[in-house]
Amino acid sequence: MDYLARGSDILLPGIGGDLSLPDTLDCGQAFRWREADGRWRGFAGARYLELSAEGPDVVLHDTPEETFLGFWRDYFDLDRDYASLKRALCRCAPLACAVGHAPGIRVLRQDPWEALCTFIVTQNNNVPRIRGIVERLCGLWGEQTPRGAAFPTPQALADLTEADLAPLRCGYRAPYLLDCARRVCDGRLDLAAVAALPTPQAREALRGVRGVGPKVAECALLFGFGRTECFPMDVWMKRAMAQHLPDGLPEPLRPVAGIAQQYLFHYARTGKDARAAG
DNA sequence: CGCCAGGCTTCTA
DNA sequence: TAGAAGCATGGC
Repeated sequence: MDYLARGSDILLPGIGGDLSLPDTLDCGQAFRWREADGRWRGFAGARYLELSAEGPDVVLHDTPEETFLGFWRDYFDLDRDYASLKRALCRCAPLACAVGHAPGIRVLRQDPWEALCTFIVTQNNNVPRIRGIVERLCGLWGEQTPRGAAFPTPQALADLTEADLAPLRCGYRAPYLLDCARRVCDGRLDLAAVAALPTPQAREALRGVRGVGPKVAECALLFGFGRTECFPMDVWMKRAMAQHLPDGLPEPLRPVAGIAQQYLFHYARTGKDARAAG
């Protein structure tokens, strides 16, 4: 990983081709990033960050080197060789289309608790509304800072009631979020322990939470636990797979299936033949 | 307005 | 064990 400190900023020289801010921060894997005047602002957990692109470089503004190395480096998975990874994906023609559509996507390594809650909210829901719900969740129960609200802790949600969650307007998912928070708080779901489990057992553990089925568990594992072999299949992915990869992914790509999935998901939702198909 | 959305739980046969 | 109904809410 190549970086340099420039004043109070961190510069990632020449990374643009493998880290596009709109591709990565607005492709439906994280819901708390917003762009205004060329600058992306958002939270990961309780950490605030502003980023911008300068030609082929990406700048992390006002970021101590220690914070960069200790947190954002992992969040953006900067030690993964995306150039090489994408070359492997593109040997499969249908994937080459998806990668070509948004080659700057990276799969973020998000916080397990935040990812689990967020993807509980996503079930049978649409991306614009998910954004609103997640934002209200933070505004109502996250720690408030001058820059915005952090993602709520499990403790902040565990003692609430369904009635308390009414202003969140998340519908029938409210009891799911409460069950999740309560399980994490009282130790029935130990996320640190889950992180150490082999994927099949981790999957089973997450599915103990009400409202966490195969799809949500797969998303939590991919986006929150860095399990790149996990492959969430939502309605968009089912369409994309039927159309482009009816025989499934080539076997050698299975360890990074989840990353391939994110290119395909974004392509299915925003690609050219996406709206033509209706 | 009607269909659908990064699905899941529950009911039914 | 498989298949369908019911579910809150709102984007389009």
